[in-house]
Amino acid sequence: MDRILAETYPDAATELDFTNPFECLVVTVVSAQTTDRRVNAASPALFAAYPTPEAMAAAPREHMEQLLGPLGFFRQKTESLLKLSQALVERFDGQVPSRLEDLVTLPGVGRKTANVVRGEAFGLPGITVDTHFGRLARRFGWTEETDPVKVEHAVGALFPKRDWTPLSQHLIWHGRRRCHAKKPACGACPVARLCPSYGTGPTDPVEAEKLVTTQGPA
DNA sequence: ATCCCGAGGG
DNA sequence: CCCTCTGGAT
Repeated sequence: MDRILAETYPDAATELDFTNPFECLVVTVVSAQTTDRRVNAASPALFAAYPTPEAMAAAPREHMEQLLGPLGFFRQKTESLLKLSQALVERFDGQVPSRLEDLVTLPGVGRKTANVVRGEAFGLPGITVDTHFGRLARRFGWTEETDPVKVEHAVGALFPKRDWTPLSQHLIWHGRRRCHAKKPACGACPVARLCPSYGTGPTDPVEAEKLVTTQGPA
């Protein structure tokens, strides 16, 4: 299953732009309910003004809200980034921690964000159970759990650690491109013959192909 | 209308 | 468990 998805999506990785763990953390926090393209449009100005946790911790709230305005949830995201960078400075010597237990103590950082940072910024194994991963894990019959932590544990038991990060990337890409929540493109799915949920969406190839998105939605 | 790789609070 | 926070794209 994962092998086929890996061949289908050889470039699977986050499409968020960043150059270091701090930037990775920031863009991931800010990307909630927002397309990657919007985040990438806003992040250069953000990092030009506030390149480090020290700088961001001292940022005027007004300016941050202005920079994050187009991303949605801008007040909460501003609050998160302010508190988050303060916490990095005060508790982690200005360095982004790589341990999951540490990452989730940061304001605005939940388990999903923590695992993204581990996988994308540090190259450490992490199962990123976002909305796509959970939906696909259930459609594939790997688990029936809906609680992300339970899904994470169930899937973690099925795959070796070295597969966790790529598996997450493949599932998320597949979820964004074909295996959509509403109308999955079953007729254009590379793992259709292995999928117990085949038929959830249109199986006609022509009809299904219309539903395939080439990059992240929008 | 519905969706975007959520997190925190009640 | 539910609710809220938010704007842009399709």
